[in-house]
Amino acid sequence: MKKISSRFSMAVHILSLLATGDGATLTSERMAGSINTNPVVVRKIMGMLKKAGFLNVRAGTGGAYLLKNIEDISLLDVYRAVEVVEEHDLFNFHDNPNPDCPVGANIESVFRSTLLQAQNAMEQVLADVPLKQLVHDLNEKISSSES
Amino acid sequence: MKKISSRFSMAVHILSLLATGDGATLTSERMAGSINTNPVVVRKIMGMLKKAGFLNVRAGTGGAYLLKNIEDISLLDVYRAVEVVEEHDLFNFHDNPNPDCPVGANIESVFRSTLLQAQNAMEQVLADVPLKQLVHDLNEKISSSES
DNA sequence: ATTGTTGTAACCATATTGGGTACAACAGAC
DNA sequence: GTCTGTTGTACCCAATATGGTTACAACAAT
Repeated sequence: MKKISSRFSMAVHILSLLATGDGATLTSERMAGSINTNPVVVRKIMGMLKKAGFLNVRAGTGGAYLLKNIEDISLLDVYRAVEVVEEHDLFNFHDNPNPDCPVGANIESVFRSTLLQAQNAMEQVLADVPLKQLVHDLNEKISSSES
Repeated sequence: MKKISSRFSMAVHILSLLATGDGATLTSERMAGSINTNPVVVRKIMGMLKKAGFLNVRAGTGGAYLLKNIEDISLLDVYRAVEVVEEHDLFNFHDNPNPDCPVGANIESVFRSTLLQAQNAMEQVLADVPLKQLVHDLNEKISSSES
């Protein structure tokens, strides 16, 4: 099946770069180098993150910087900013089951509540992890792998 | 983004039909009528459910019947039978982040564990709902809407 | 033998994805 | 004011997955 777009992981990657970066200007070019993709892809994703109010991009001169504290951004926030998942639409439900069949007429409402629970459980895990924690773990890993 | 295939909801629909059906033979044609899709789509999905050991289909003569008790089939079982989701691959991770960049080199291992938790939380909800419960709710809804 | 059904293969239109080119708008350096 | 490097978009692309559809051989029961 199709998976959840890697835009999400790329967005987290971008934000992590900004959070761990020294002052050096991080252009879309440089970020693309770390992510291993095209600069335009980075710019597109940054556009979404900008719209969400997480960062700002210096037009013309280049470079991006965070607007919010990384403890105030959860992974769910990033997920939401970057995915075009309508609030309760992780699962596709088949269209127009036959209303003249008892099962067809009622299965959707019965099944949907379970699907919602499943989706919510997933999102709750993301909501519980602030970017700060991920960056912390990342830094730990980085220093341990440097030594 | 892409959603989880409606094959899943169709599969649940099929199994619900078998569970609630009177003895009448349920051909792919009839099921397709309830689901509102093409008989071939139903047959394809039934093929997967058959492979998973949930049901059997009478070749030639037609019709399908359950092989397992509906309390022994969880929604996760159905999900697994019908989706081609590799065990821990709900989320796509961008390929080959740059190993020469500290962030690029380490973000995957750090981020993946969270993604796994999120996916597991979702699947756990599905695992906790046996088909029997869904069919029970369905029957309740049906009789209440009949009155 | 006839009939109705299943299991597959083949094909299609559609949508989404990540990637890529091109270029105008822009801001700073000089 | 000009030059330079960057961003923001608008397009376009190939690859992939989806659900649907046609077609037909295999099959089981009458």
